[in-house]
Amino acid sequence: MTDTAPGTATTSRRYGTRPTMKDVAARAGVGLKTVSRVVNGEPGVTPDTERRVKEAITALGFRRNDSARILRKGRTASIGLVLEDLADPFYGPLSRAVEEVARAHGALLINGSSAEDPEREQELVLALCARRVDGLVVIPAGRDHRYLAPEIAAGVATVFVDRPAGRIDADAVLSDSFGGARDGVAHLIAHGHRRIGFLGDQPGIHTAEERLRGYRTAMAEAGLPVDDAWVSLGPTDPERVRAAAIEMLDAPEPVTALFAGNNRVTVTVVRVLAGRPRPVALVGFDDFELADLLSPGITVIAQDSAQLGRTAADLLFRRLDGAGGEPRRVVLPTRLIARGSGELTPAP
Amino acid sequence: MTDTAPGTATTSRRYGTRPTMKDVAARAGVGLKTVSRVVNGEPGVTPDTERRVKEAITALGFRRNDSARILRKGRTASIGLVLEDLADPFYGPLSRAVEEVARAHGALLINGSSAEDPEREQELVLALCARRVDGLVVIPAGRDHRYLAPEIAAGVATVFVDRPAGRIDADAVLSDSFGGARDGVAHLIAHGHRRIGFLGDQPGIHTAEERLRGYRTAMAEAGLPVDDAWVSLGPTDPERVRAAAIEMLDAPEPVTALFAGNNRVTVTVVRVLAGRPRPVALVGFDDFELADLLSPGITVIAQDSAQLGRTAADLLFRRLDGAGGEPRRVVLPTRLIARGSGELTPAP
DNA sequence: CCTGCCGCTGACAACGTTGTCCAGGGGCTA
DNA sequence: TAGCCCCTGGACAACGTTGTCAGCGGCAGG
Repeated sequence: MTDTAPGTATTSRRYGTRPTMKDVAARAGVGLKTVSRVVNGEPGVTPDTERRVKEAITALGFRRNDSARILRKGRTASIGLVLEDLADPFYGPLSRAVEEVARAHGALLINGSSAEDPEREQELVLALCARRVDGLVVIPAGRDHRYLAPEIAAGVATVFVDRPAGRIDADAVLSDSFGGARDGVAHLIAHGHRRIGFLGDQPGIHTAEERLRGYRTAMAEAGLPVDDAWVSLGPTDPERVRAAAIEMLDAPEPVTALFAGNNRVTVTVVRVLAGRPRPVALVGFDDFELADLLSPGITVIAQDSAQLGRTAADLLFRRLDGAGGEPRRVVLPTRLIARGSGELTPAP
Repeated sequence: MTDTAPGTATTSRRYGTRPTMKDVAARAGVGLKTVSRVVNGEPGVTPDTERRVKEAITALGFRRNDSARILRKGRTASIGLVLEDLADPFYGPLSRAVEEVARAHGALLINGSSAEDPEREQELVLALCARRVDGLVVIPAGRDHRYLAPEIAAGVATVFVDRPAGRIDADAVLSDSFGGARDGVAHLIAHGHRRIGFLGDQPGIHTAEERLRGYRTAMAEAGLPVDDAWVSLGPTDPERVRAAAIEMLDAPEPVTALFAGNNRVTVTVVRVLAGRPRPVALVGFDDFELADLLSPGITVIAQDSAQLGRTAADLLFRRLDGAGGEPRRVVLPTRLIARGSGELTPAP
């Protein structure tokens, strides 16, 4: 309490009056630029002078002010990462991969969550642009990214991940949602299922729509009809998903298998099924930890989220290094991992 | 390819030649400061002038350069978060909580992973200080944070989370590792176990030592001896943990229960136990998703990592708002969640 | 009608760094 | 010994923004 008595009578800023290069120069008895040279390891400084400067730096506790440096140099050596939810395990490996690549290029990572709110996404992205990040990796929440066009034109390299940009043409790195879902549903069909439910994310989200398309395609390819009651799209909060699943399972002609559109849905469905006597087959999009230890193990369509992040960041830095050309769309394959839950056969 | 022909003959910077307030002022036919006023919503501008300025802003695609703003104002409105691994599910809710608080205070989050490497931690922290973040939330990897003393003295508010700072006195927000471990081990003892193994993180890590101390205390309170072979500390990679667990379980006098020192250890132990015929009791530190759906459900000592992050960030911003006083140490309680694996009784 | 005040606007300096350019001195060569 | 060159060091401007301050014009009151 005592050490923060407000209004000390000095005219100095009450806080953060840090030493500058000027102070270091004065103390070392050299010119400003000489300090700059030492700090940046530039050549052309006598060992003796260098020593004096370094002593002054330690004595004063000097630390270069990167804001000034950035202002002068134009590049911030930082990239922005906008994702949906920092706490979603799907984004953990992705973030880390982006960070690794950024680190390898000497860049820091500024990130934030959009919470699936397009407005918040835009707000965040523009704040990052105001910070003059060199580039952006965005997992889009909104469907219209025209607001980014001037930024991209001004040189902010931008790569979209997991979902493509809306209404602008931009680099994107995606998983093969369509193919993955088709494979998963085909897998269920191959094990004898004819009535298969699809529980997905909100319509309007690209991955949700692609996965639904994969489901419909697999069903059509097998010549199976799709009852409207078997498809449920919407928010992935447990309550809604639980209700939707139960409705399909308790219908007069119940589904015998479920396809879950993403990891959160899968987990909720697992909880629902755990409470029911009759086994129901399940395939989920996205792998998750411990999926193999449940009984039965959960069969999933795995996407490599770290690879997604790495690919996106690599592409970003290639752009920053001057790689030109048309916006690219990279689609990474998915992989079906059979663990038991997808191999259950329908009750006779 | 064609649009990046190098060396265009103009003298302009090849990239990022963004319009400035000066450009906007020229286009709108007003002074520089007037533009600044409009951009920052300051009063004292005629509606008509404001309209002209806003038109010029949209026409030119102007976006304020926050680097210059930061340089001028001294505050960056950003905080740094240094954690061990962005991909560890334990840190997801923590990061998100920190981000939420930061957002509520209008600050951005810059973060990075130390990968448990003290050198990398220091490098990252100092880079953040060079960026002049207003504050730092650090999950320390190293044991000596004296390098931070000048920064803290210079006004960088710093809060340590999960583990305290080493060799400096600083704010810290911790979970009750000692009490949690003692409770967990006592729980096993209460269910009849006498030979209990402890699988922990590296010695030197504060939480690892506190949890071990909790284990020893619980054993001592029950008057039980502790065989050296029952305690294994070290890196938490699955191979080492697996080997250590198997050694304890296959000893001539095998342990009948295990206490796992953190979530990664717990998961590895679950995998080990899944392959063995005889049931072994298990209590793990940290809760994790699906712990309840395994059979048996995994009994855990839960710590609220979101609360940890929220508390730390709140404390940080209180410091930034001028709250003084001695460095504080906040310890949050843990909670034992019984799910079955801790309630198994030893084979007769 | 004159004076004084207020509301709006703009000129200017400063934030801390880096790039450019020039000066001075010492060593080497002719 | 003189001249030249290179090596080291420093003065200065510029990056884009904001805070300070002063000027200008209009309006109200005396």
